[in-house]
Amino acid sequence: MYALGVTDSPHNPADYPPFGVTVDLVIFSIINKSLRILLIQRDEPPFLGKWALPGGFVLKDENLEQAARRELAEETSIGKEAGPLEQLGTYGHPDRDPRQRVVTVAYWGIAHDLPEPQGGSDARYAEHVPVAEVASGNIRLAFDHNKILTDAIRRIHHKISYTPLATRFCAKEFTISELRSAYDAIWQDTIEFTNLENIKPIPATFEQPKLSLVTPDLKMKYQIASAPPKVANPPALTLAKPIKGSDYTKLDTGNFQRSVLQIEGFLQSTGKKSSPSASGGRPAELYTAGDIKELTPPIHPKTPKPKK
Amino acid sequence: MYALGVTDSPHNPADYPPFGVTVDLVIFSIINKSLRILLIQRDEPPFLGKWALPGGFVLKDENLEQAARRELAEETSIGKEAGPLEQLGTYGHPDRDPRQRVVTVAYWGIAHDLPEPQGGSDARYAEHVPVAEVASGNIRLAFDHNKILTDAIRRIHHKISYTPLATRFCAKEFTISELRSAYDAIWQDTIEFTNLENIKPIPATFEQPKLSLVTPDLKMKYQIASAPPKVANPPALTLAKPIKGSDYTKLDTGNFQRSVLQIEGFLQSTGKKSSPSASGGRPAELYTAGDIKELTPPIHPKTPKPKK
DNA sequence: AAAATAGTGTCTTTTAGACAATATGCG
DNA sequence: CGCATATTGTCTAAAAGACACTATTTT
Repeated sequence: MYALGVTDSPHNPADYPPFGVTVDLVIFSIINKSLRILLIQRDEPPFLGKWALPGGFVLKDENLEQAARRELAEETSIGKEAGPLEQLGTYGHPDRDPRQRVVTVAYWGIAHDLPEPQGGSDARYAEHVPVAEVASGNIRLAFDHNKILTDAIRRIHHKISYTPLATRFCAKEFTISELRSAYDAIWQDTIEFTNLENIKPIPATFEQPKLSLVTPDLKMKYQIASAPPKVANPPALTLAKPIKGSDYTKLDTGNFQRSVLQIEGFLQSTGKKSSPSASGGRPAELYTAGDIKELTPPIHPKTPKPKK
Repeated sequence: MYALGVTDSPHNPADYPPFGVTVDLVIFSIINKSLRILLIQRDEPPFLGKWALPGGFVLKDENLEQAARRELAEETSIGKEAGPLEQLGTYGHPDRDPRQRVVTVAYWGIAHDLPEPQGGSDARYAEHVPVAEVASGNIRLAFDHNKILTDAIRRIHHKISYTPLATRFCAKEFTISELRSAYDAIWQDTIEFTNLENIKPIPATFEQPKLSLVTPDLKMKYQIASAPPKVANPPALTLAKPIKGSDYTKLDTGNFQRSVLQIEGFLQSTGKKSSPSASGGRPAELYTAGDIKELTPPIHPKTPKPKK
């Protein structure tokens, strides 16, 4: 920028294009054995009334991660319940936001035992939507959020196999079955994403809202398709339909048990036992998550033997 | 931001803090069997005279990745020789740049057969510095680039084990030995980074340059320690010292051969044979990289059996 | 007792790793 | 030939996976 030897050319920020910087969040959870993500319904243009990832602008003296936590709390009333956040990637196509040049830094996290999310200060709706719904094309997200979500799904699919992250879906104390069920739910709902571009991004063009803030058809469609609206503890039904063509087969209980117990530092026994569920069964031992960062060896989904 | 029901509040970019957005690049290569990264020497404040990752500001209508490629070419004259670039992460601490609020998006890539890098338009120096040098604390980078580099090293260490990326260090046609040698070099030089914070970041405070543009001591130190300056094909000596305490043991030739050949789609035979090196030996078959994206099963470094 | 879930044992097949043996070039 | 490197073979130990069996609860 400066010629060699020029010693004192002060940097002038005005020489460089100003960007808006935002954060967006992909918060996973498991409800009714289906993997879900937290979505809000936008109440301002552009994409008014569309589903979107929670997020917003980074403030002047704020860390990126701080901004992510703040926006999450503001828009969904979810605080520490979402565990540690991890960066997913940054999306900065010049046309991704019609209002101004914006790059967004996406974070993802895992939450257990969420409070029923409230609309935030802006009275938006926030819900835990099954990823299967988004995958099936029933729901299209604002901006390039479909792309972000796809990347997040791939990331979690991959990462739970070699890290202890699956424990984050469980309560502080959990049984091995609960952990196995988390693996099954995640792999069941994400295995389709590992290779394909199953989610078509919504065009990133400016789109004028059509109707009222909350489009009732969208809202209704989603509820019918997936989430029971106001039941505190929804019935143990799996409402989300399995993705067509998903040939995931559940993990073997016995082998899983042996696998996780032999990974040193993965699970920590508490000595306590769980009370069996209503349907009976032998009480299971309760564990807490250990302190390792990586699973050696990793845990893999069963690979369906193809051709040959 | 807007009250519920307010339909027409136009977005005003001035309401949000303006950021500078930059890209930084971590370009890996292997020279003399040592893993290296491309560094430049800064010729403007802050951190004038310090080593830094190549990078710079994103322009108004530019993709992030486009910006990365442009900056790489401008500062180091390296173009397509660096293969595909992949995002590493984004760094946006409020104090990371003393000039203005800046977030930087880091990319990384792998290059083979680099041209001897020239100083760019700004007459900076650019060199392929052994990561061992940076790891040992001999070289401290500008801004938070030590942190970025550490993250990149961890990423590549991990990622070559389950992707075919190691082939990118090789020529278009390569022997299995050359590929194995790439794995050995990478793991040899990165295995220390997998768990620890071995690189201390330089404080992110503004630091006034001490002397001339290119501090000769730094330059000299680096050359002595690692890179032969102007030899086109440096002697087959390993000049970079192995990191102390690195207990990496090389891969078994026979087992490696079998492993890579059984991974379907990893290597594609050309039928041709290489001519043996000056030291003799049976000519090896030449392969090209196949088209898979993931290695199943992955290739692992030998895990040193600890305690027990 | 029957059903349901947790946990253990056992057997078979596959894979990983150490290392020996052979192949093919060079001087 | 003797050396160096490539490639294949062999044997052993460990891991993965299928699946049967036992244990402990509820109805």
